[in-house]
Amino acid sequence: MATIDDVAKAAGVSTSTVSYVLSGKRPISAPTRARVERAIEKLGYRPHAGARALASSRTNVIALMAPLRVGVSVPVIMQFVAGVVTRARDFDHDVLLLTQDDVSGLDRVTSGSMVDALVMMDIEADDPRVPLVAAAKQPTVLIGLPQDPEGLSCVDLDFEAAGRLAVRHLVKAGHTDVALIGSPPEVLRRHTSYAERLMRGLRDQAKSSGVTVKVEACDSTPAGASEAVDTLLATAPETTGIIVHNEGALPHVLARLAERGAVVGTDMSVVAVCPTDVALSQRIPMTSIDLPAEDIGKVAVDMVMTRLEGEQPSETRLLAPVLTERESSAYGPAAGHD
Amino acid sequence: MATIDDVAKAAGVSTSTVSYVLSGKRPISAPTRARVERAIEKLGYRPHAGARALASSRTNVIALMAPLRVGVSVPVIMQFVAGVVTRARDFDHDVLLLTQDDVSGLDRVTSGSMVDALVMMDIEADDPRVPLVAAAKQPTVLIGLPQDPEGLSCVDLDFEAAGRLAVRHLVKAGHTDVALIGSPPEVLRRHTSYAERLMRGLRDQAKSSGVTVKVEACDSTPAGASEAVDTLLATAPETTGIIVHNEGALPHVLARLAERGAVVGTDMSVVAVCPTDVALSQRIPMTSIDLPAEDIGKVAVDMVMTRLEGEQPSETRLLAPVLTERESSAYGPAAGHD
DNA sequence: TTAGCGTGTTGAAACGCTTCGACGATCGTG
DNA sequence: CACGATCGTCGAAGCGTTTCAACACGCTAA
Repeated sequence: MATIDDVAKAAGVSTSTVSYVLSGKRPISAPTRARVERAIEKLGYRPHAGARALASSRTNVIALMAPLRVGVSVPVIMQFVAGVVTRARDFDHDVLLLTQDDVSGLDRVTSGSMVDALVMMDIEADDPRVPLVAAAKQPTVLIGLPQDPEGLSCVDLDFEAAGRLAVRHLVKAGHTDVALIGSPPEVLRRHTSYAERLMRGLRDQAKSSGVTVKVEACDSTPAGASEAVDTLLATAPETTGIIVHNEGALPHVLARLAERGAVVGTDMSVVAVCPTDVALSQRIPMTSIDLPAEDIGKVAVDMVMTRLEGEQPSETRLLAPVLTERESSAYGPAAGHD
Repeated sequence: MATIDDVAKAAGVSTSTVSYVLSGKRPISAPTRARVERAIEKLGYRPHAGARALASSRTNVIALMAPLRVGVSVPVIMQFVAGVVTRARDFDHDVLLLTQDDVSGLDRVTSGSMVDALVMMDIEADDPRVPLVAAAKQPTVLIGLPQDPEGLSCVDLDFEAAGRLAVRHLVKAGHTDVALIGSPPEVLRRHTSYAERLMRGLRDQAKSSGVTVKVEACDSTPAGASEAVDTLLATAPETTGIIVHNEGALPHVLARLAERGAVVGTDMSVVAVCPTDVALSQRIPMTSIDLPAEDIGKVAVDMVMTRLEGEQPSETRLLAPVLTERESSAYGPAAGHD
């Protein structure tokens, strides 16, 4: 492999000049720059990442900690990851992938100066990783909200607003008894905050709109979905509007409703909280509040990059939810069917 | 951050001694080792990854190129990735994630000495990346098979054997007219070899077993699945055994069959080729040939690590398919219903 | 007694880059 | 015309490791 010295020699300049051509940190005359660039081209020169990291204490790599296992819906994770990776490339950075459970990995990449910054997904209310990254010298952005975001930067969908929005949509359509089919019990037990935030918004809006709201946890399996539907319709048979916030269960919820003879979009309005592509790949196109996972990933990278240049105060960004009406929701019992 | 010199000073030894304690490449007496280890502990010392890479030309990072976009089924990708990342950790390596379309990324991480080795997923028959990695100095393992695997190491499920196995299973159960509902047309157009290999096995076995086999491409959408089922049953109404190799479409295929009044597991036998968890999360537990994505990822890492120590000849490993009988397949028309 | 060996440790030379301070040349300004 | 800026370039000092050659020491074998 050619080194920077080889390039310098070939171009008839000093090493530092080559470096400055590459980094643009000092002015270089056009002819010199041209000679250097030609030499780089000819030799196929690439700076050695390690040497660069050593000299500059910048690796141009960011760490992304993602839950590669069960729990959160897989397509959502992939979209986050895709967003992070592509946006990182826009900033000339690569992405080192860590698994959620590899807590020691945080220290490894952090203290070992392997990365310039961190993005962590799927933050729980009382996440053990939060104190670790707070102590690290690298800037960090969390996707999701911990209990106490003090001093940390976070980004997420505004689930509370999403909850309100979903209820308002159903209320406006004339529904007076709505329900949530939500996350699996184990997610709730972990106090993953998005579930709780959605519920808070839901209940707030239900209260102020004067409608009832029933909440069912739901395993992401056919059996779990059936059970949730059955329990719901047994204990709250007057329900005509359902919000589903559980992608894995969504198809099975719809299947179960169909089995029970409820026509979604007519007898029963269903609003999903999920990525748009998931909403569109159900048996009928779902009215949904988009979970813009890829965007969130991109915003996370933007935030982390901002913090990489110059000190920025920590901030929390909650993306406004957008509801798109499709065929799964319709006018309810109390509405004028115009 | 403490450096190796700080540690050496604190332990009263030379720098090199600390290095040898860390690497174990030279014998160190027990007392010295203990002193050094205590100093490391006390100072919270971590070697600087860049410095290490520079001096040793080893980064302890491998690159993983994954299709973060559409096409291949998302859960499968995640499982590959999880397998690669966890196994890499067993070898004390981290994983740098590249997207499939970032072809220039190959050169970047390769020539820039960012990684020790490469794993690439979702290889197409005539993949533009293959010549690039063949030229790289880092060992590479491909997940999937290119047209000409000469000199490259590959690992994949033995899809040809899987095709044969699926047909044999159906034939043994008495079916004489079987069909494949396969990958989306665009996957076939890209000549992703697994689709073609499966079909080859299918046809071979059908021929030697004397049964007919009809093949339908299928989009991974509700509409695509319905269309595939309808076309199939219109052009080959005698079909009683279906092999589905398209996870995205699988639930919709089952739904469409149900709509048409075909009872899967009784009127119609269905064998899926997909990860076990997908097979289990359908409306009924599917007889399936497992796609052991996580295992394949692990094997890929094993192979790449073997090549990292000492020159190994290139090799191709095809994992034997395993069929698990569940409730979606049953005895067909020609069988003795015992 | 001495040559030779293995063990444990050291010093110093890389590894390939960035960046600081310095310096000559060119420029505008009073 | 002299002065200080500004511009373009250079040399050299790091950055934090690994690893090689060398050496001191205590043994064993001849």
